[in-house]
Amino acid sequence: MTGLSQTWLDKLQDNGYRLTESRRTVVEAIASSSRALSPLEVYDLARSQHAGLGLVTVYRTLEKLEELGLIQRVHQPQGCQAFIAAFTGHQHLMLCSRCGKVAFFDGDDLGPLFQQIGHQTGYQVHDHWLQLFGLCTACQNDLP
Amino acid sequence: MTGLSQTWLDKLQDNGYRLTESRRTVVEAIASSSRALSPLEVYDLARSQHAGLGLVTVYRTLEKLEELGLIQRVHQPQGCQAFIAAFTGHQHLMLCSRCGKVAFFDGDDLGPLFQQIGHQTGYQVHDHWLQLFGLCTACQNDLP
DNA sequence: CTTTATAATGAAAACGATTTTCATAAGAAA
DNA sequence: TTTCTTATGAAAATCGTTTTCATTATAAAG
Repeated sequence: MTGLSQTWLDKLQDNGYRLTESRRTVVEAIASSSRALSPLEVYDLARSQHAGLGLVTVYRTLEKLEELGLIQRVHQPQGCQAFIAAFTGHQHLMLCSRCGKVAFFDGDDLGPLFQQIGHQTGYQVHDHWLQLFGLCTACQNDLP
Repeated sequence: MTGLSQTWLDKLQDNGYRLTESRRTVVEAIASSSRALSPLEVYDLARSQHAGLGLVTVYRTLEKLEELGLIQRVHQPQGCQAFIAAFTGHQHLMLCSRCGKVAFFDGDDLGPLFQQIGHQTGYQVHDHWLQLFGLCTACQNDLP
């Protein structure tokens, strides 16, 4: 059990949701992953800990975790159904295009730049999506 | 018929695809739109020009246009199934969050910045996704 | 440690979007 | 024209996701 899992479980409880075996295993699966997982991947991983888990419950738990801002949806060329832990503040993702490993970085200094682009196009910018793709250290060295 | 439509039709033909009434209307619908359209929206728009058009053909035509790099998928909070014309070079999208109108801007100067972020995270960056959201000029003035 | 109210569960069914199948129609080359 | 082949649309199949509903489990009260 990671510290992150405990934080999420506490948050769920603070918001009036009950702690169940199913939720614990779903939370643990995502909180301990360094790459984005689809609902089906979460289901498969979590079921190794709790065989009776249903896919429906995975969807319902993901919904609540997203609602509480604990996880975020990751957009990728192959699809946009995968989720990963959402870290604090306005962070951006750097994804490994080989193994999927995610690193976070913040774009504090990007705001003014985007405002300026907005100015040029005549738009009033209020949000931005930025994601980088590349090879992580391990994959640069062709490790498994 | 816009000039853009003609270019796309030529490109389809150059790649061995036949020009049909159905393809012409689908191409025209997307090429003349200033906002991203879902397959169903394309279907509805195009059917006003060619009543017999089938939704299946819309999907198949979108597939070919995307394969030829003439259109691109647009990722939005509500979903990621919408398409819009893909302009030349490495351009980014600026979307109006009220009316959906899209403006393009290029991020020539962003490359070095992203390389640097990659450096910090240990990743070797080879691609990036950037999208801005805001209000277009008309929507800032609350026009319909 | 019960009892109790209510939220959460999983199986099955429903759903909506997308893809496949297939017989027919249309494009383009000869 | 004729002929070959691609493209079409209707229907069926498929996939991911959501809803329904009877049952189970959590957590609060006694």
